[in-house]
Amino acid sequence: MNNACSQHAHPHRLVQQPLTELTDRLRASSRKVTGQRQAILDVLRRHASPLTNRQIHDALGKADCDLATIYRNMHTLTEMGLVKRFDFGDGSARFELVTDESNHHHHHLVCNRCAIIVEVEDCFPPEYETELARRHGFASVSHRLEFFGLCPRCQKEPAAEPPPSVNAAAASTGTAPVLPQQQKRGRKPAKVAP
Amino acid sequence: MNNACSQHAHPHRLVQQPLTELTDRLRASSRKVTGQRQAILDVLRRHASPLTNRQIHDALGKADCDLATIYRNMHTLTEMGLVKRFDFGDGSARFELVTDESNHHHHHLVCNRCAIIVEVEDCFPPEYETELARRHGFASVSHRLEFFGLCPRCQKEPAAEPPPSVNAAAASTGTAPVLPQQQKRGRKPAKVAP
DNA sequence: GAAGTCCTGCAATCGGTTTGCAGTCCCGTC
DNA sequence: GACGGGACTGCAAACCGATTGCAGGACTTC
Repeated sequence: MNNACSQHAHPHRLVQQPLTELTDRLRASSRKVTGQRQAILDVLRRHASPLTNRQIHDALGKADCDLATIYRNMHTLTEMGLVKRFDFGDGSARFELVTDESNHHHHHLVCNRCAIIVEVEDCFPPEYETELARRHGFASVSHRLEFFGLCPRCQKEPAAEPPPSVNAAAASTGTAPVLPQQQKRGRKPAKVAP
Repeated sequence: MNNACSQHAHPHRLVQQPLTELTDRLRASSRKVTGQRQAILDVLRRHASPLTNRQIHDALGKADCDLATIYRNMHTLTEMGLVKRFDFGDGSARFELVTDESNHHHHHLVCNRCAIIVEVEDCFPPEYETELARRHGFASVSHRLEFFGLCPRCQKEPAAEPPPSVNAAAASTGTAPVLPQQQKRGRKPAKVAP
């Protein structure tokens, strides 16, 4: 989904937080500043929209860092609050660097075809959530909200072969669209008789 | 996650659509009304809040229907519009029967600990989505919105050992909470030396 | 520079989901 | 009521994202 998307101009604002500040925050938590961690943070710093673990892995050049290490680090960084986790319902978690500018509450508008991601500032008023919590007796209420649609570029293109997509399809919580599934899974071609 | 939740009174309204109507809709689409399909629809009809494939499988008594068949059927039923798919971000899809009453736009409020699910009627005004689409040039914009929090019962219980949970945690899209992960995965206990 | 701790790479493994294949069942037709 | 074709099912093998035990390696602190 990254390739199709990389053609577009990036609507997300660029995140340019000094790497040293990030590593300082690591050290302050008695975490070690390893090469892999710096590389991961650097990738996130250069990409303003959320990336999957695999995308980070690819961006690193595959040889530089084991996928398991990325998974572990994203977990750690999320816990530390350096990174924010998002879920577009396609089965892969996505991560975005938390910076001074990006630390505010925001959501995403995702193209169902090319998976381009636009950051969305607006949200319903917080009183609504408070009222919801009160009405049902719930505490610590938060929400997940993402928008899905067809971006301007994809609207112009023929609806033929569907390009790699974020496949918000699989998600379809609330009123999300239900689109075809991603890559093939399951068994290999055939079973050879003895 | 189901057991912990089953103790609670069910806040979802009961869905009591005649099974014949559902099977008629199947036949109308030149689909066959198999025993398995009827059983699945019956389970969904008796449970008003969204169920995972595994929960449906368990509710059927395991012997009655293969898990793969349930997956296939949920796909078919979703495509046919008999069933609606939801995603609470814990890695399992959930399905709810689409009935005359439940066909309206709605969302869910999910307890992060016991996974009880409360149906939420309200949503932001549709003009907001239209305006969002216009502003970014997107078409066919829809959204996924789910709320997470701590239900009244769980607020009273000691915060000790976390019971089986929907783990909305793993989700944390937008501003959702980031909680501990679910069951253990990965390698088995140990590797025996030769 | 040494020691302790944290981290990484590797590979196994898990849960959720999909699918090829062959046998079975449903349903329209005669 | 029997028949036949197509839809469906069960089984088992994968696939995918994600997690983790283990042993060796890299950071930090002293």
